Amino acid sequence: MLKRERQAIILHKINLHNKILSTELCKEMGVSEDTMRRDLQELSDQGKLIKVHGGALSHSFSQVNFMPSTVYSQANKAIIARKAASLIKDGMFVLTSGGTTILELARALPPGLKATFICGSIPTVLEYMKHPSIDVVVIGDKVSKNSRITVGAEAINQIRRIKADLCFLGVNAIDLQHGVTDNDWDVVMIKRAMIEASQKLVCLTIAEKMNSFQPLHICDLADVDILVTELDASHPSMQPYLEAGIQVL
Amino acid sequence: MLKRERQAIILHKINLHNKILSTELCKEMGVSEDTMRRDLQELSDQGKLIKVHGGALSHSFSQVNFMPSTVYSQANKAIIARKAASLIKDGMFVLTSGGTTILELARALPPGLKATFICGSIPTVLEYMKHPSIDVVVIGDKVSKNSRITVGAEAINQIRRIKADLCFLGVNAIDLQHGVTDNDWDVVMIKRAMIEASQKLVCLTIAEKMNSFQPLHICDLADVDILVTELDASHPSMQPYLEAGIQVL
DNA sequence: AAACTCTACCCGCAAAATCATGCAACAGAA
DNA sequence: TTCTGTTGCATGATTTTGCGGGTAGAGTTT
Repeated sequence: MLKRERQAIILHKINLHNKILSTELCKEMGVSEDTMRRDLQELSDQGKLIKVHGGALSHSFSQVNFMPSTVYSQANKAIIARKAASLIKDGMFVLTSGGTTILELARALPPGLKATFICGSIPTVLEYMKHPSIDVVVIGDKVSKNSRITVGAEAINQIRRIKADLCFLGVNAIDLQHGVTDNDWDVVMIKRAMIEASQKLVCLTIAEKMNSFQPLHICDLADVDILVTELDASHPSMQPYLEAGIQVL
Repeated sequence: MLKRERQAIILHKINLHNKILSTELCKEMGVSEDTMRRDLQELSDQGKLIKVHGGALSHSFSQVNFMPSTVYSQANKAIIARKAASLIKDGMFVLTSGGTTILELARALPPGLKATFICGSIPTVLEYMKHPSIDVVVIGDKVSKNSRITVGAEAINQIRRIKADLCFLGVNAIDLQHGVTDNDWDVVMIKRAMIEASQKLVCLTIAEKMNSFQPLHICDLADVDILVTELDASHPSMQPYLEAGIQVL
């Protein structure tokens, strides 16, 4: 295995898990501990990670004081992301919205995946770009500073010209009566266009947001094909959604 | 086996596997290691792949090394950015390319500025978004992992529909004979479209890149309205450009 | 708290692989 | 022919890697 390749893999792992143990790494890559230590030392010198006794930490992990962007309920969102990532197969075209849950999805993509992701969220695009083998397509238009996604007629036009296999939406509110709802007009328009442009709709949300609703309607429950939360499909609160014909992951 | 043929095969393999070992390659193709090294070196110079000790990596793979904290010649780029920022007035529409120099420009914008920035570079858009009062428009299309800007026909179409006041290009090479040149086909097409779509062209470059050229032509020197480097207009090396009718900042 | 153990760390070394360079041979085109 | 571009080889330099020996840290036991 090439040195640079190893270091790239290390960085990918660091970005994914926020920490790594050198012992695990050298087993995994089949090199001596010295080599691994040297790799970590080099990456640390370059400021790409922070070396500690026995392994290394992600830079963002220790800078948590500077970046107040502590994602709410991140552990749950990581679970959701892993489950959702398993739906994506090689060669697929995937439309995704923005939001912290989708951002976790972008981090959880398996390294070998070869798919095309289409997205209007700038932070998410940036995360996709860290992946070694996927293609990224940006939806262009004016950026909404509120939600940090591109919004407007041009964006919707671009989405309309797409026919994707999957659409992943991070949803802010979903309930049996109102379906999927949100509170930002521009974002709702974009999400509706994305649903129209995809064959299957996958909704991602933490369980806390279930059974709540907001003023603007995105789509009915019947339009949702798959629902992904941190809970198991057997959990009682998922029962009504299963009965509504939705696949629960 | 022909040289071109070999290199085409190498590129194909790189795109397929994201990495190759030089030893494997020269066995497979029946050439000496020197020849293989030279091939890889050439492809690396063309930016088609990244050569590392023992083989080569796909550009996307090694790109995991995201956002290098060490920008080459950053101090000079900050000087350039300050000078360039003074050209932008309230209400203007500004097209910008990507690159680290433009990124510095995005950081150097005065806080009160009210203008609209149109851009296809993801890191730069992110930087623009930190500004309190400017509007940001993203040019959408497939993301080139090489340059981290959106490239392609769709992007060029979107640019064509714009008529901006200013166009800021970070240029990689400029000289008296060849004008502005670069080495990435997709990027060149985007930059040409941007120049067409703007009333004034401002080129930003560190002095080190002046009086050099690359294979692909972007525009003639006569098309450049303003040239910004870290040097003063009175510096002797700027003299030829002044004589060519370019305003030097 | 002191002693002990275990792991991880640092340092220098040497072997192997890989690289850069200059040079000569060779083939094809003008 | 003459020129240009390509290839292989020899040489010495550089990089990478694993190993041994000594040291430092962290946790545990006494």
